[in-house]
Amino acid sequence: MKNSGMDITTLSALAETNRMNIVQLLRDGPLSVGEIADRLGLRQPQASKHLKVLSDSGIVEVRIDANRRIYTLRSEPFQAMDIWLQSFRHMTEERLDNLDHYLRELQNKEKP
Amino acid sequence: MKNSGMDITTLSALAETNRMNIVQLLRDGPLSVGEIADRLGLRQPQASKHLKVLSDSGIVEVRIDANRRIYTLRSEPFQAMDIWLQSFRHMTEERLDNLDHYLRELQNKEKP
DNA sequence: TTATAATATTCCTTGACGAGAATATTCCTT
DNA sequence: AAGGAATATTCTCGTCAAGGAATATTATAA
Repeated sequence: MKNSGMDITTLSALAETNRMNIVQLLRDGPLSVGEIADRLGLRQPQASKHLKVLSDSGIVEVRIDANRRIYTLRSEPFQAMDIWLQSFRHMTEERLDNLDHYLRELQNKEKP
Repeated sequence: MKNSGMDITTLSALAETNRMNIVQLLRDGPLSVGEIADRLGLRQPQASKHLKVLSDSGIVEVRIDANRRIYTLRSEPFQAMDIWLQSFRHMTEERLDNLDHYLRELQNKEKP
């Protein structure tokens, strides 16, 4: 359900409090649905639903262990986010490329 | 509208195609509303609305230049995402901590 | 095989969000 | 001051996602 490169579904999956909490929880290791629901004060159906969203977006993978389903974080989406973020790193260099912006705005003003 | 630390509003602001496109556009430098709308094939009102969302979440800041409003990417949210992502880096080390998981699952099985 | 634990799924209702169209606002220009 | 350009705001409508409650599914254990 995921190739490489940042997908918007990754972001929208994480852009919900409960799912974000689940992800933070799973940082420390795999957990079953029941454990997740317990620790986050969720009802089991809601936990399952959120886990499905996370699973569909490739953030999480499931392993069947008897009655339980053990959910684990996948690393790929986070690596993809990381790579994507690299294209924004130059911003930290606080405008050493001011010339570019200056020229750009000149163009805008000359447009009409 | 933003302190430090990853905020979920950052993610939900980015989790929309048009806003993501705007952000990608602004990577190359500040732009006015009209420019953004033109290049992305958006109508001006929609562009303004999306820019408001981005602005409210602190992803973007605005500078008034005569009739125009020039929107610029802010670096803080991306730095925050970056820091947040660091807590997931250990995943890349593909399970050298398997012992931890093993013990954890043992505990789960002994629970009932 | 039946009862039970763990999890998934469905149905329903409600609230949020995005697009479209129209209008309001602000500022420049003449 | 008036007209026009650039941008923001409002309203409505349709869609979609989330929570709640009930139920279905699957697998274990007795």
